[in-house]
Amino acid sequence: MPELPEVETVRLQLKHKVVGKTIDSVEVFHGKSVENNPEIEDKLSGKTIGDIDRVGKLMIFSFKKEPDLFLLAHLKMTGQFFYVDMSGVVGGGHSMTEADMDLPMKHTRVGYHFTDHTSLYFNDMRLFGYNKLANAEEVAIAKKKFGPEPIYEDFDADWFYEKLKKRKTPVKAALLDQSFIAGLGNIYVDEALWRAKVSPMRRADKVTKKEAAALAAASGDVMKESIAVGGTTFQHFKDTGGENGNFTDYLQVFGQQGKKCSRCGTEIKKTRCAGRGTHYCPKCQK
DNA sequence: GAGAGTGTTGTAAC
DNA sequence: GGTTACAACACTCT
Repeated sequence: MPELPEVETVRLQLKHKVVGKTIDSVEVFHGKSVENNPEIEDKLSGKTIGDIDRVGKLMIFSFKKEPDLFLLAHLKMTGQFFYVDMSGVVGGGHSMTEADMDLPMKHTRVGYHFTDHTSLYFNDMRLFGYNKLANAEEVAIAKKKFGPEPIYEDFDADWFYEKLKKRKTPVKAALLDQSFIAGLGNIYVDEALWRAKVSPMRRADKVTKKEAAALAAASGDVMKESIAVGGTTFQHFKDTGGENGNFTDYLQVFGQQGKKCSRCGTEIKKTRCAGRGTHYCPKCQK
């Protein structure tokens, strides 16, 4: 479910809620979510969360006075973090009723209980995501697998263009490759391509320098704008307080098949490209 | 009820 | 190395 803006939304919220808190106990409801590594309970009990970092869609928790201990959390398709205190789920100034949110629930996989009686729950219906322990070396290796992120000012559009020229796949497939550029998933790729007026099916090596610059800018913009409103909710995204993201209202092509392109009025089409459902305007994206 | 589709990514195979 | 197909899993929609 989540792409970079959703992961970033969760990271920022968690940073405010759990940094500085000490883990009292860890409850593993499903071994697969912690890579069948039961020692996570012993390793994390008594540790205080120092910071939460992120590379691409991977979250990295670090701990105070533990320079060689990290917790890597990947949400994959359906992972969610929910923060709870004794009076119920709290987030974004709203309090969820018990009927809305009763944790732990059916798809709760891991629970982190803090010494101040608050808890953080990891939910993951499809079990693709994980929470796993890592040392400093493993974190460094994991970080190396990600390309630069278009949301940063120093993203190099010229480098981006040169790299695209070496790829013969549809440009959409290249943009989804996290080792090339990190952060774009299926939703934002479609949105960025629409903004840059480039067809998802265009061969990457046929993208012009001007278009590459537009794509780089559009990729960064669409994700930054989404972060600003708390991410996109399609089916499975909720923030740490159980709230939906608001970017859904701004989607121009994703899930908009059958509707008219807001730019030229042509009907938005859905097809399959790079093995994924793909939405585009056949008229203004060339 | 059967079958297809779902926001991710690692792996195996060519 | 680049690319593609598929698997991991559980649920919803047709």
